Amino acid sequence: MVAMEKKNKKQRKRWREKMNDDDDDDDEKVEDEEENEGKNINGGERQREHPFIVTEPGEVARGKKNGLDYLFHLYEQCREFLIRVQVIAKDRGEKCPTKVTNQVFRYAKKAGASYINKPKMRHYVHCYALHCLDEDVSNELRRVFKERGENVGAWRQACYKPLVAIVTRQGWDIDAIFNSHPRLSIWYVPTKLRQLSHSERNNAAIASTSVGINC
Amino acid sequence: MVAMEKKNKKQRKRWREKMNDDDDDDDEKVEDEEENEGKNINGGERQREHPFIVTEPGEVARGKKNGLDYLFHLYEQCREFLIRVQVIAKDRGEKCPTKVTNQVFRYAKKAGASYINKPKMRHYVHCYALHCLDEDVSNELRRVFKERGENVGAWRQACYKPLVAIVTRQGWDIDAIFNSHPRLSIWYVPTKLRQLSHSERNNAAIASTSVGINC
DNA sequence: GACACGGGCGACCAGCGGACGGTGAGCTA
DNA sequence: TAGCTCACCGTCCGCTGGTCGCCCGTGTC
Repeated sequence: MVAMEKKNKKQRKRWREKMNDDDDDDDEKVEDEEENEGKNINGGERQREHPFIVTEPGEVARGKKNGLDYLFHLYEQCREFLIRVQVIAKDRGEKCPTKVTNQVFRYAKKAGASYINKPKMRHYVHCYALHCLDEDVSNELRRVFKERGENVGAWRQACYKPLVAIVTRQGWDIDAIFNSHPRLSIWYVPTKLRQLSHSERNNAAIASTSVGINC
Repeated sequence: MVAMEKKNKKQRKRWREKMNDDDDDDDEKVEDEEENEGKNINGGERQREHPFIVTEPGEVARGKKNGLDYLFHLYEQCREFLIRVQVIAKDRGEKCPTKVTNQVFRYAKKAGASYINKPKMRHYVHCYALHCLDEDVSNELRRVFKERGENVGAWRQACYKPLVAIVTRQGWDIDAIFNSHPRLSIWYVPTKLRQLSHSERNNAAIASTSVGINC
């Protein structure tokens, strides 16, 4: 219990430093720089990260929670890990990944970023996509959902709608939208987002057909 | 034995028709259009294709052999199958392959092109690459190896050298070379070619270092 | 007909992208 | 402190990309 407290204080400290420090990655081997008590020295199993809560832009989560700026920062960190993996691969003349693959997650973990893992990152990709594609809309959604006291799951679900609206406006080609954005292009398009975009296209097609018939 | 004869006559006929017919793909369900004798009606197992021999450009292989123009044509057919798979995927709102994947090979087989298979196509990718990137050099190599009476294996091996020379001239980035060529970009870079390109880069680096020291 | 050569492609493998839901952290009363 | 909510991430799964070498078609004598 006490060990846990310390671990997570360290975690948030790292995050705040990052915000001030202008974002350069120096977090390999930073483990166990403070106290080494309890089951923290890899004696027990890894502690899970604090859950996310809906925060407004710029707001730091209080208590045993993490905020959404921190969530999005994780995506930027993954991008940096990918770039490093790419440099190594090119240097060795090996296949060079263009996406955040298992290999990148493995590299991140070895580099000490044990708080990054595949299921988590994949879970929130579409939320990050909205943040990338229309930060204003994303920010507004966060404010509204925070005010309403909604939980993270509800906010996550709600991210789909404005995203599909964007996709619709641009011709329903979600892959093209991801690929043409420099920070988004390294992430696989989530299946559900692809499906929603596609059924929205079908809806539009049917609607326009009906209009055609009616006129 | 007799069944085999007929089957392969049909095979070559298809290929010749293709050359005249200006290349449009109408070969789904062309199976069993002539005789239906023997074990050919899917009674037995699939017959393997005739082996390739080294032929000069334009030369049709004689006897129970296939020529290299036919080999390269197989790559064009795969490209057409990929394009069809892409159209279907886009239409259904599914992930859209950019490369010739297992899915494309499966589609080709279902469409009746049972003579296309993954190990074969992967085996000769670098030969096709040379054909795409410098047809003159490729043609000359074929003529020389035919004249010398070399077998296909020897010709295949020999394709690496001029290819690595091209890669070297363009900065050792084999992925960039493949990706920037419209017909080559759909093929995965063969591991061996990547390794050869990389060690050639290292050789060049060492050489230039030595020169630096000596001067 | 028998034999040797050589290459076509069936079948395998490590690891991939993708998904789910049981723990167990965390909050409230 | 007990109870109960909910989301983190260990772990699984259908396949993928990549490869090897067996089997047998083929030419020769």
